[in-house]
Amino acid sequence: MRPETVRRIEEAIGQLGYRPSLTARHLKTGFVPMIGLLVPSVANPSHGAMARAVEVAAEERGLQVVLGNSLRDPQRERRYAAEFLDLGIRGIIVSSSPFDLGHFADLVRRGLILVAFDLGATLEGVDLPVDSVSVDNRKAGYLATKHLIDLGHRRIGYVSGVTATVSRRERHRGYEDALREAQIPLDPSLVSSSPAAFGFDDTNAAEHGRVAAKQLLTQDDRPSAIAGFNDMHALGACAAARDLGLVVPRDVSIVGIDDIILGTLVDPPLTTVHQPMDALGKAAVDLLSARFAEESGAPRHIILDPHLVVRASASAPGRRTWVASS
Amino acid sequence: MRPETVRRIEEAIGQLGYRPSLTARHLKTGFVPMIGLLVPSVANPSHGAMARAVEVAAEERGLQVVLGNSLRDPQRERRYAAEFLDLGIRGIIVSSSPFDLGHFADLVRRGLILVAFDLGATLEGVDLPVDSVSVDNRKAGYLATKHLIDLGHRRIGYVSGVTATVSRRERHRGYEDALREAQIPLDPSLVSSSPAAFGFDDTNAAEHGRVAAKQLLTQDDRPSAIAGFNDMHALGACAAARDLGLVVPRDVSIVGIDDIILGTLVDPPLTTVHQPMDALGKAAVDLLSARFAEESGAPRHIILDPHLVVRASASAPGRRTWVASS
DNA sequence: AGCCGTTGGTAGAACGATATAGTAGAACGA
DNA sequence: TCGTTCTACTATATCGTTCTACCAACGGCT
Repeated sequence: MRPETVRRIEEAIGQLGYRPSLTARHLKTGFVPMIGLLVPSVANPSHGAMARAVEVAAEERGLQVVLGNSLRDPQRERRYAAEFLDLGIRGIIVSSSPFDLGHFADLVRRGLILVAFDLGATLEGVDLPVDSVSVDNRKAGYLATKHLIDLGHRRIGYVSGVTATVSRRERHRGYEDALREAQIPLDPSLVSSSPAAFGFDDTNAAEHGRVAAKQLLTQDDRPSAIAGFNDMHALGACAAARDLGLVVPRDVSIVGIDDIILGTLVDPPLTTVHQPMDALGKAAVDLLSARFAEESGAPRHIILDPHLVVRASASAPGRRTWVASS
Repeated sequence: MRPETVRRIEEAIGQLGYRPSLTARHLKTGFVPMIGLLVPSVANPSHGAMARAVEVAAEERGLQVVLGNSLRDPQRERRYAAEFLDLGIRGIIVSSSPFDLGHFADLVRRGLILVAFDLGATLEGVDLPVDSVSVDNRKAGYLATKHLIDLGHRRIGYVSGVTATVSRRERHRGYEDALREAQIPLDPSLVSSSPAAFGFDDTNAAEHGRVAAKQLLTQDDRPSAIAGFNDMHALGACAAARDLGLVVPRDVSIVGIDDIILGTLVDPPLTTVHQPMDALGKAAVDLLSARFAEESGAPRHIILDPHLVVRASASAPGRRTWVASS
């Protein structure tokens, strides 16, 4: 068009206050500029940070983010995904990290595009064509544990929630890798997860860590250090230590994984393994966008590197001077 | 219809895998089962909790929640609201609590329904027809401060961020009310907010509190207690105390407002004023739904009561034994 | 004069639902 | 038998776009 014509049109748009109806546009084109985001619970700070990262990346691409709290319940997850699909939302990011993505199978067949957040490469075997984005969870678990070993710890506990997630398994494997490498025998009594009765709602992840850590710290030969499945669990472990009159890191060293903002605020500041959340969020949205542009292609898995962030919750083990009461 | 016919129809639905296109439905009916949620940043745990509460309430009503992080920037806020409106989303919940809602004016005229979260009754004067939901912020500030006074404190500081929000003003007024009631003179040097250069991104609220509290705690006649604008600020204040070698609550008592989960995890557990977040979220969604049903009616303002939650971050003032270094 | 490309403008079908109207047959009571 | 109501079904317009096709006007070219 001639520049002059463009100007005239824009003038008319301005005068009439015309705004195109996206709804009508969607009906015609089939494309909706929204993506779904399924997290266990945004009330959990680490998922909040994740939601924020995804939103930043989505905004850059002109996509709105529709939020769903799955509470790690496959039924809820499926229902949300189905509703998203009904709304015309074709791409969703799922961060609940379950082993089995089967509950999405028929939706994927109906055109749903899935990007798993935090699922790692372990999806390879599954026959669902699902892209994924993740930090190298095994390495994260390894780095956390290795740090404790390097500080001189030998009895190192591991706390997590109950939920059977890929990331949990991978991080735990990293923990075992590090112990094996240092030729420290694996001791099942040092690995504790919160009781199943606790439920799977991630809103209370820290409470899970607290309960699990308490169990570890009250046994006879208690560990001198604890690696947490994530920062919330580690923070819970710190709370458990306090509950028992133990001082961190003097009596117990604790490391987390994720590097949430909170870790810098608590006392002592939490030593942790950094997860590049912004980059992960961006990668997830990028994968989705790529699928919007062209459907086909083998599943892609983006795995980013974690790195250790040393703060003050872990130090060399002190001499055992007394045993925690209760 | 006859039951038999219903069955036949449902069978056909099942066989064909028919799902009604909500997009098409919207085009015809004009109604979209989604609401917008604008928070400063979900990465901030208190907004995360709020988003979760809203989502729970929305889910009950079959509404999806579309998320926007405003970063307290009116421009961003407006842009999000406009985009929501283009998507057909008519109702949004805004929780940035600015004094001036003017940037939404034309959108409201175009049909946008606004519910202000955390704005209190102070909206009454404004000519925008906006419902609101809020805890009684003045009372919250009062309760926090009153608790410190009851414990015996006389020099009580107040820390907050820079942003000029209604809730900030109200809580600060509550702080002043309590002091006046106890006939303690107001001392401006005891009120500190983070420097404006810090930006308004609530993601770092705790850091704001830390900076502001540090300023308070390093002055000559430092306060024996600090009330935080919210829990994140209070947590930041705790961190500042630690930075200076002060022990909470022995050397400084600290109370927050909000009652976020985190408050129970830190050491010492945070004494705070509870904000009934679930009820607030539900009230906000209820107001929106009511407007969907019938447009008209004077603005309604729902104000819920806060209450004190005593934990361990505040105690009677000890004797001043030493002065913080640096 | 006839042909071409550029530009502006018009017209109609389609997307998938809702809304309204209308038809036809069955069932019912008077 | 007639009129009424219930039920099942059909038909058409509409929401506000996008897409495709087509037409008209204009200048420059052969």
